[in-house]
Amino acid sequence: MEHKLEALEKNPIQVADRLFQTMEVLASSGPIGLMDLSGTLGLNKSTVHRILNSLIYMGYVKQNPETAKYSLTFKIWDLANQLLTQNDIVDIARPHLKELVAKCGETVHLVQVDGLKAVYIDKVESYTNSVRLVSKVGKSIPLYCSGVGKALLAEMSPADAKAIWDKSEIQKLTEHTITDYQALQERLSQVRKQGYALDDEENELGVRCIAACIKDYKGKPKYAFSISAPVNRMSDERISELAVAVLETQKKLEAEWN
Amino acid sequence: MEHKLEALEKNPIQVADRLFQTMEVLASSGPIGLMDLSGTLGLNKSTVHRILNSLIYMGYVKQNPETAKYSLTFKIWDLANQLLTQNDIVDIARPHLKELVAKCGETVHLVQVDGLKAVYIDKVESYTNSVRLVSKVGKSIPLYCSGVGKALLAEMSPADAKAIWDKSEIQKLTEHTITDYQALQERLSQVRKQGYALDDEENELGVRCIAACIKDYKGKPKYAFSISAPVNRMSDERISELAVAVLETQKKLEAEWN
DNA sequence: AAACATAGTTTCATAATATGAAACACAAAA
DNA sequence: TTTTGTGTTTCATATTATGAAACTATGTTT
Repeated sequence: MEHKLEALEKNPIQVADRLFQTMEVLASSGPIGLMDLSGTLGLNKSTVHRILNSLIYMGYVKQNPETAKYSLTFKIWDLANQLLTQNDIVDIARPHLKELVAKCGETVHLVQVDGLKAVYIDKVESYTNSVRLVSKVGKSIPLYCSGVGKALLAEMSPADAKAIWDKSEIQKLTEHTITDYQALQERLSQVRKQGYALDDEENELGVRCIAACIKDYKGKPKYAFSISAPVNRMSDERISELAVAVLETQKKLEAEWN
Repeated sequence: MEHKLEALEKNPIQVADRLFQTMEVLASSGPIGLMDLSGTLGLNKSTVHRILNSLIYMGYVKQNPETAKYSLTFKIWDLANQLLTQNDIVDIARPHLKELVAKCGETVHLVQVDGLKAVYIDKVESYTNSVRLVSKVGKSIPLYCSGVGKALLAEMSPADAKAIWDKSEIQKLTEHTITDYQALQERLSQVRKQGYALDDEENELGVRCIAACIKDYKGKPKYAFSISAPVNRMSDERISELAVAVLETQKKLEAEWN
């Protein structure tokens, strides 16, 4: 069994591209007319019309009977949600993450490894504080420059971690972002020693995180969670305090999940 | 400009059906092999292989290099999330809903009308109580048998409300579900008098809700929000208390949104 | 080791499908 | 009225997707 290595140079199904491009445009534009769509897609209006009817037929698009404009329905959410419910970690982790939020009053995230990134699969927000962190279930964050990412990288085999680093587009997102592999490795060994990882405004200025990963029964890092808060609430002392709670939660999660 | 009224009897693009069916199977099955997929879809394996490669090309599917199994990536979430960020109500409502949760300690939902249903577009959970309500952003609930639904129906034109009732598949979900149009109308006029709607275990046994709708500047009901809780925490007295907070929140939201 | 079985992958002649120019229908604007 | 700008429908044609069959790699049985 040999599995393809090189990427395809063109989509083997032309309409597929057109279908999804149409959905993507609809997602970002909101209700839009046929001509506009045809223009932005660079396709003949008949073609777009047919594509839209196909999407309507399947329930992913609707047309406003008054304005004749087209827009997406909420059906993609079914797909998206199913993707999450597949994995039972969300349900298992929930109560523990809530407990963590209740204890520390800060927002907690749960992520899953997905290639070079960590995808947010759950989020428990504290409603007692008013600072809004821009994060959403389904969004992703690079592994090399996030707390959860480093928690995960630290527990991977050195080869895997190196491979991810090499494939990642290393960008200096803030002045604190690590852009040197040597430096990262030092941090990772520190993470292994401490059991938790930190994000010191490496991804976004003004935000510090403390994170820990969740390994499966084989010892492979699969998920991670973090507490994020603005720097003014994240002094080094506070981090030492939170670290205790984080390690406790990690222990419980790994025990219950496996 | 005449807009199509009758539904198409078949998909004008055959592959479209196949593409999305493939995604739906992948969503519910999790990682799956080519032969299994080919079997469940009833398609030739070459065809499925091509479809999968197309989806991989676009980034919606990935193949595990070790097991050769196919599964969805998290890319559909980009589409799904964009659908929400289009509408600024979520961001506007957030702080007010959080305040409401902080005040009453129960889970609060925000919904949007979508045809015959109300779709959850946001949710603020209370982490102090441990009862889990099964609801998720992106899921939907029929208008005729939910608190938010009745809050919305009450503010629609009688014709619109009737049309939705007629098109809905009325089912007795619990012993309290309203299945008679006359009865619904009486409830709706009560809702209009009080300014808020109730769901008295009409959708799910053991759960009561109090809800109010948010109208746009034209007076059209667009969104609604609700407080849900198990019956034992939702006595009639408690509801009277919560009603005050709900009406207050409604007022603020309508003022800020328009 | 050899033969077999079972996965995924690739090829290619052919049938089936998507394409888009053009005609059409309707509404609003000139 | 005429014109302009929508969305809709049609249809000959080129293009595209199709799936049977051949192929390859891996694991299993003889």
